[in-house]
Amino acid sequence: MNLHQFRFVQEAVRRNLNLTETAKALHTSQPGISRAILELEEELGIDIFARHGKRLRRVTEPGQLALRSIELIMGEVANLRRIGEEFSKQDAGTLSIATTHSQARYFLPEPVAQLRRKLPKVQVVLHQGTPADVARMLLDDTAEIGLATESLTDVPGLVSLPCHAWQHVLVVPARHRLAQVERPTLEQVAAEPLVTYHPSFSGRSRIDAAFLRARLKANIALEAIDADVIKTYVRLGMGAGLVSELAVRDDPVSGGDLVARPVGHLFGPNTSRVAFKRGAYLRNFVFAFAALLSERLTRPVIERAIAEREGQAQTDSFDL
Amino acid sequence: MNLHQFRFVQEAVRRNLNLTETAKALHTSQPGISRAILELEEELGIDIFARHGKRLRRVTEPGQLALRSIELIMGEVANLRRIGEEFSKQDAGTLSIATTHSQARYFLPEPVAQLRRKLPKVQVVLHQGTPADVARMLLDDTAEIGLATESLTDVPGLVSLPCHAWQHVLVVPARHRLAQVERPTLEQVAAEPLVTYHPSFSGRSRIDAAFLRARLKANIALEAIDADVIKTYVRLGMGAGLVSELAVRDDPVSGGDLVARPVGHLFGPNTSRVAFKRGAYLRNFVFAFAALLSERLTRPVIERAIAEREGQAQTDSFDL
DNA sequence: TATCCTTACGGAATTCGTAAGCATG
DNA sequence: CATGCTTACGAATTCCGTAAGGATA
Repeated sequence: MNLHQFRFVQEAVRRNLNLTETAKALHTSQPGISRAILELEEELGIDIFARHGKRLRRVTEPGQLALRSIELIMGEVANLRRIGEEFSKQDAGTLSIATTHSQARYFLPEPVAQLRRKLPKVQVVLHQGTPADVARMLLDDTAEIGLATESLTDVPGLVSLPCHAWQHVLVVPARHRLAQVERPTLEQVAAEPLVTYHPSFSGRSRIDAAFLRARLKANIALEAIDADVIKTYVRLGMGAGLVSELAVRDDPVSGGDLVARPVGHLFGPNTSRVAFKRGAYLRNFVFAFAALLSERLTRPVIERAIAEREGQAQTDSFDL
Repeated sequence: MNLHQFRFVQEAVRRNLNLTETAKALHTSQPGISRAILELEEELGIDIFARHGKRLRRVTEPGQLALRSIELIMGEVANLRRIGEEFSKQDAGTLSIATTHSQARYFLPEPVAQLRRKLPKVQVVLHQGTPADVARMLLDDTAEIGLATESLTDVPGLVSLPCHAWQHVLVVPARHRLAQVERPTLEQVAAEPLVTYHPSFSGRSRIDAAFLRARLKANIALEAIDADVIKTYVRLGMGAGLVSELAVRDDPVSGGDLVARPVGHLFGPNTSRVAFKRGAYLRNFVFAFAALLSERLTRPVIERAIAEREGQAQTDSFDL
């Protein structure tokens, strides 16, 4: 029994039981993977994978259980590595952040810059993706802190904590008829062709929910994953944009051609959340970074959340 | 990084940082241990052990943290092995029980026999020792279920559940003056030279506490770890014996030479507890055995207890 | 037939034990 | 000087990649 075998099994499951792919992903030979897994199964006395002839079909029942243990072990090995880093390089190392475009582009620049100023030896790597990608990257230890608006809650194996609140803004060209309206109604917005986020991003679900509640049908002209793209199409006159207020913070008018109107009263407040893998060991600078994201994210708050078992308890005890 | 290194570090700590002993215990060469640990420290970039010249002195601060991870990993590896056993040999395997003499001699024979009748392919191994030994054997995966009267509560890393209640009995020769007394008082008992358990065994602490409370000084003539020895000396006239009622269940008189009197009213009720390692994976037959120890020890009760985090919650929700 | 897992085999790297070296108490 | 950790070295083993075999879809 050894750690290689564990890694192979784990990766094989992630790659949908395709050992050829697994071998490529781990930069080794396919027979090596095959042999290692076979040997592990031999030693444990169980089939982890059910085979159909020479193909892997599915994970067996004992395999499921074994996998849980393997995941726990490999997670702890990752912790061990981080413990090593933490103590060997004092306040140095690599901070891997998994996040969405919106956060990376509009929210993270400042805290990241602050972190670099405070701890210059920390290297920051941003991994962009969908909220689902963010969750996955946390779970497989690609990243050690995640940030997104939606759906990080309720991912088993993760803990999430509220980070900051924001609302949507309506963005229209300066000469647009809604540019004069201080506080647009949902009907007025519904009347326009809309340019906004993809369904899995940045509070899009809130938008859909609001229209549904009011029994209005939104006319979505275009969906994009980032506000820069959305603003570009709004400038072209494709419709009214709905983006996060963060995306217009610095250039609400950007040359005077666009006008932004807060519409939190229509779609409600949104909350960005930071997430960690449950049971993870976090290095000093991770706590330092979290504190820069929100003053509420103090070390004890995070430690308590991470140490909790599945059911999250008083995690959200503070509101934003 | 590999599992051997983890095992070596763990064992080295258990053997008080003596690598020579560690090597012997693990049936390998001492330089092998030394090298493996050095390599692990090298890879992690930390010193796990603080050295004084060429001797290991103590565990460093990062070493403490690393050790926690290592313990978790090795515990889960043990679980993995058990998962293998569980599924490969249906209802077969080895059940290792850690317990004290009293339990092994007077309480366990019946449930063990029942288990063997029910699941003949399960092999039972009894590991006897002090309650502290029992705790240790559970923690280092020598045994997977523990049974003792005292001190299994409050061992970090273990969960314990009440198993059965019992009281002490006073044992005297048939011609002894107390043989006629149906319900002896504490004063009467204190007047006799006493033969009873060693301080760490079978409710001895309750005995001491009762005398202390009554400001009586007990005259302990002899201490032993098991009731058989105690009864032997009582027969020789060395004094009155105080043993568990279990020890006189079958032969209260054993040839008519000894008389037993319940003295629960003097020393209070005692509770034997079963214990498991927190987070352990238990095979089917372990649950089956637990159910034979007490009908209250059902699978869901045990599973809930084992899954709990440190602070035990409703563990003791039932009384005996 | 294309994909994909297992088996076979051989060279290379690793492992591990014995022996020697050296520091502590 | 006795104990105990580290370094040196060499034999044996294990590891791992390429090539071939066989099964599925």
